[in-house]
Amino acid sequence: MSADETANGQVAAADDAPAQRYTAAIANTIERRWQAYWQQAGTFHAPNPTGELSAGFDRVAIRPHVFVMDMFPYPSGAGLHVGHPLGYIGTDVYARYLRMTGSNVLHTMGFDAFGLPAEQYALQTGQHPRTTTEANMEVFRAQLRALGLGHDERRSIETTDPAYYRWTQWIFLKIFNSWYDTEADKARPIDELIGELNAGTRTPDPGTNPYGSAWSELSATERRQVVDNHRLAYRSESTVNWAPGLGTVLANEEVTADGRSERGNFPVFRKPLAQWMMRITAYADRLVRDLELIDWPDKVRAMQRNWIGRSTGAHVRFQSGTASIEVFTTRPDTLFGATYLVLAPEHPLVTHIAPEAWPDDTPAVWTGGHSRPAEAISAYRSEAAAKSEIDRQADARQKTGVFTGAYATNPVNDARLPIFIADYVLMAYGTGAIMAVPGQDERDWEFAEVFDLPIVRTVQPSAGFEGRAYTGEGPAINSANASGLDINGLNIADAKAAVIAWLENVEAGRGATTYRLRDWLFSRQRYWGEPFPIVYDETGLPIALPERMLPVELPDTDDFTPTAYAPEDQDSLPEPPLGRLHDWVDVTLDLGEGPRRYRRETNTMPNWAGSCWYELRYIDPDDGRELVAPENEHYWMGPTADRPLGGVGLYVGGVEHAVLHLLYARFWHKVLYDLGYLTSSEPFHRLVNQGMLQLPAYTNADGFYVEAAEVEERDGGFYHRDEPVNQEFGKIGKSLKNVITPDEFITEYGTDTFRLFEMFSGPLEQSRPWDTKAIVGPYRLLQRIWRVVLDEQTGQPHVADVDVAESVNRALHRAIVAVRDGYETLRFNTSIARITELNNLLTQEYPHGGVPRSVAEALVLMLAPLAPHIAEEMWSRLGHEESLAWADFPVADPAYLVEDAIEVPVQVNGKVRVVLSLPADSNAAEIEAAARADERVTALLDGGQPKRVVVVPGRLVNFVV
RNA sequence: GGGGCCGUAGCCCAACGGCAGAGGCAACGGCUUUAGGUGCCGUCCAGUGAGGGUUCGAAUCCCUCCGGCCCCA
Repeated sequence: MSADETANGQVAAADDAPAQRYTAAIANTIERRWQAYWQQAGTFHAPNPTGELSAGFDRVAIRPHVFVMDMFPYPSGAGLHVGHPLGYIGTDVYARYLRMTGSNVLHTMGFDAFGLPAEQYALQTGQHPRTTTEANMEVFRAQLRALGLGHDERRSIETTDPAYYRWTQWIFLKIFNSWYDTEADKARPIDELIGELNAGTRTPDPGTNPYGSAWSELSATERRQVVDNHRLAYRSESTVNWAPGLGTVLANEEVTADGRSERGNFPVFRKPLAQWMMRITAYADRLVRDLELIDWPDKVRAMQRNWIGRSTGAHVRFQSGTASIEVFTTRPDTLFGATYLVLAPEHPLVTHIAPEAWPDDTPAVWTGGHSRPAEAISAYRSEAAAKSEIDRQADARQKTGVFTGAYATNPVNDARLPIFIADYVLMAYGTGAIMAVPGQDERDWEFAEVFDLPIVRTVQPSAGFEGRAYTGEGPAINSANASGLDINGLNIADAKAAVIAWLENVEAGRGATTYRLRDWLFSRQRYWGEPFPIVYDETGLPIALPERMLPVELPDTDDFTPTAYAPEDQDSLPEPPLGRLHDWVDVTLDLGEGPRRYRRETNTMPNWAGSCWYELRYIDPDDGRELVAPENEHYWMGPTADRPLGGVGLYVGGVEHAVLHLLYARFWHKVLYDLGYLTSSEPFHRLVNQGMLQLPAYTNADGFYVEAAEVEERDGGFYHRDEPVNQEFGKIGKSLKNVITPDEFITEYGTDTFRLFEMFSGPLEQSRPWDTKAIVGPYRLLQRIWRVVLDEQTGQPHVADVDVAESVNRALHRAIVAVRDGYETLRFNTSIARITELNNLLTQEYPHGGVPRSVAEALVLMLAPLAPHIAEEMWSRLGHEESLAWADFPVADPAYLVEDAIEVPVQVNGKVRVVLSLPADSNAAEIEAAARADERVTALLDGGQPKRVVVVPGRLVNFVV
């Protein structure tokens, strides 16, 4: 390849371009050279205060320090497309800028390589997941390196590396060996619980002791069970999402709203199975509360709040014969308006409460035409089971249901309330039962109309209200009983408190806070994940392996295929692939009682596990003794005045991780904080979501997408093999056939041009259409800067060691202020614009070279974070022997920022009429006097006195007449 | 149905209550060139999605509507 190749890779007519013009060929040459230099010199190594990576810390000890991070990628088989690097380049520009302004910057990158996507890809290609994952990581590493990212590569981690997942397992053990002390409002070691139970200073938490005897009377096995029921990681027989087509169970978060798997789009069935759970609900309150103290987009905080779904209200018990039905309501103040109950069709009490025959006074419309309650219930249940949850909610306008034949008693007024089953109540939500208050709830009103049920208003609607159910604020009415409860006239909040107090007093209910958030389903029946550091003895209860046995390595096998079933086969049961490795599963270990036989846990962890804590390992990747040395964690992540809960200084990634990854990571971080391993209580202080690039995609006359790469533009239209096609812009992906990789741009224009182009089209957070034709703009900019600094014929600097003209210095220092501001606020597009502006000025002032050296060097340094290779090359040719990565970023001299004279617009009634040139330091009186003295202004005022004069010194004058 | 974000020139975007334009793309013209391409110089272009309000003054703050995108149902 020669320098005569143009940016398009076409060979230009010989020798008409200068030998040292900045072309793709030159760019590629210097980029490879500088990338090699950085790696060999360890330019981006960030020293730690202590431990393995502490060499050179004394040189940076007095510097500020900041941790800048990207969401690490799955090394998928497809490699990077142009959308991925947007965030990676953004953090790199920011990190390089901070380094040049005097900070010790931790910036690195790793790989999230366990889990379903990697495994599905391996299955598709018929290879072992380790083989495909490692090959994919090699491709990613090469692509990332080609982007010129200033990573400390010593700190890179892979979640699939036993040296890494040893600590994932270690954290699991810590979580397993902890329980949540609700009084202390933190997690504590389980040994402390056992100690307090043995000492009699504590009794088991509610719901943890199914044996009906005191702790002291329980057998050893029973005690273990009670302790296990407290743990933050626990096994539970509960209803889970079983996807036969994937052969695994899934977390709620991995199931889409229409009841299919997010990965693979297979049907998901709800089924009771024994699984590992993480008690994230214990942290629900803190996860909501601490959102206030971290610097995240409001949108993401709102999404987390909604996901956690904290709601306050009361649990209320309704007696129905011998059965007690518990409902949750957020409106206990409306209890006098409850006129019926509704249970989910699957509610376990339904068959228990239903009588043999319909009561005598049962209206015909309640029976669904069936002669006995059992028939009606059975028919309605099979009808409901045939619908997915989404169908049930979509159909909820058409209220359906059937009477169970049973009645319950309203605790506040002893009213007799019929009990229905209806599919608008979901078993998975709350207690699976509601009290229906048609006067104050739309859905209940509709149901009451269909079944001709009574409606009682218990909140006075506002004047002029003509709707049906009234959900607004107002005084309570019709709400008093003979047993001391009278809330009439109270507002909703006071009425709620009064009802809750009364219910608690008569033991018919209690105030409660509920959450939409459920405990996190943590086990998967797949091969490609972290094994659990757990074995079972003859009791079938789990035993934690001691730390010295970590890591529990994933056994190698060719037989890793999950046992998948027909996607619709809901009677199938999960069978983990590890269960087939009998030599691995059945082991003899000495856990302190001499060698005994144990059976290993055969589930693996979900792919979220490795990404829940990787920021901590970046800090201390080689520490063999600790997860992270406390001194290092405190240095990089500890709380400061700006970051009251600590955490990474900047974390950039896609908004698609707003709930799952970010919630799980916060949860683990808080557990480790509670247990004293961390000084920060939040993992990520500042979060920024990078926008999505939308690339051109093309549809033909039949509406099908055609390969974007094969489309040509001519005669003002777009053609695919002579067929006219329509252009649109859409998310990058296989389905729109518009994938473009960074590699193509790098070959054709060079990395620096590509980096500039990615950063230039708009602010980092903003999604935008991305028209690749516009890349020539940044390409020309680099050519022009190159030409300002170097002679295109010789490649040598043609700057001059001369004094700088006042006007040029003013332009330079104004540019410094604006460029810095753009870098600091992540609005790199504005920094690029100001660099361009300055360079345009220089090409005009010095058309034949001879730019003052000080100005040229400042320009190069300002460009460096965005286009580091070309900047290093120019810096080097300007005679500097050291890399500019740690050079001082230009500082604006205030002397050049003040103007002697300023332009002051004079407005009349808000419209600019005249512009005056005045001394910059004029005060308000002087400005007004100058404006009044101007004859054009006098003419506009026409002799009259203005009603008002607004003078903003340095900005404008406005006469209001 | 609920919540959030965004509408500025043909296109991408600046303007952080004070003169609507920083920068780029495209288009057009000129120079360079046998020509195309590259490179260089220059020109053109909107009153801020619509309506109302607050203000001396609104792209910016508030309300309603329209359009687009995202999240939760």
